[in-house]
Amino acid sequence: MNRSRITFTLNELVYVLNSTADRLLRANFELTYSQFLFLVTLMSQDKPTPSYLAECLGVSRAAVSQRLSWFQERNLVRVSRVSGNEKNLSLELTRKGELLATQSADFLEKEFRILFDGGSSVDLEKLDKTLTQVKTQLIKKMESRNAA
Amino acid sequence: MNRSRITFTLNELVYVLNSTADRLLRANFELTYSQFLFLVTLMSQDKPTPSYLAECLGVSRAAVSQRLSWFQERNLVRVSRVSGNEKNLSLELTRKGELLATQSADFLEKEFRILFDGGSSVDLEKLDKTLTQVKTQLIKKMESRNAA
DNA sequence: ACTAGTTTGTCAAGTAGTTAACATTAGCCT
DNA sequence: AGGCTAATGTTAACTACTTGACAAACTAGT
Repeated sequence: MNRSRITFTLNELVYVLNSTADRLLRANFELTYSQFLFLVTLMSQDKPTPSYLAECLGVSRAAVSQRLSWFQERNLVRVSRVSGNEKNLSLELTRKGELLATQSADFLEKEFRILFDGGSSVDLEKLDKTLTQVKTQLIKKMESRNAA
Repeated sequence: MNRSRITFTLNELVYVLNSTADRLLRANFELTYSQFLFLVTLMSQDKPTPSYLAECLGVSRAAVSQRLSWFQERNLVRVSRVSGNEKNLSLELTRKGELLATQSADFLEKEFRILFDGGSSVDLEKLDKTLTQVKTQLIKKMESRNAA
């Protein structure tokens, strides 16, 4: 019972958070949450390629490949080849894409601060640490089980 | 930054949990995690209808309608009409479906206990309470904002 | 009793992901 | 240099959802 309860609670909480973000982004930036993640993930990378972006987003290379044209058409992402490297595509945000990513991230940050902070009796900093701890612990356990 | 970190952490943790469950269920019961959820959710209900099941699973009625035949073909779920009620379908697990749901749930419970418990320095009971608190607080906040 | 509105289940069309297979390119190694 | 191996990006076919429209069946109000 213990296990089920906490995994269900986690799923429910994530659902609330993500769908709230999605609603806010659609209403204010005509962007879905997953499009938002695509942009901010791209922005946070140094010399991004589709393959690495896929890994960071936790999706397949095929998924990134299929979505790229959407961002190109809207002039949010520029796809190019670096001379001397015929294998990798090079991705970068356009100025417009960068602006959209920055503004929407700031907006979302602000909105969530309002939702989270007011009269919050929960230490979010600490909660984050605890969750990270649980995650790494799980992963370590799984590895040691698989090795055996 | 605060907001982003914790929502990302939550998403990552949920991903680890759900994909672990999926892997275990596929390997041992030839069941995906979402098929598992379908069965256990159905089992936990009193007089289930497709519409109510959809609500509990957090998906559309259409999604449930489309998936039902899969469970019927494998003799896991029985779909019928209760006389005097032409509107609602009545769902119930077959004996085979009930067995599968029970056994896979027990199995998953046991596996997760191993992953969670050993040397865990985290009080999961308390963590669950905290998460629930955050969730309800968020929902309440959102309602009061929308009302204004 | 009837009409107006609501709920239910299903279908069609669209979306966003998956895996598998493929050609191409890059790196290695001997 | 040549040849194996691995990685990249794209495509095709599939899956599991979505929304919107719909007919059929219930529920109320008067």
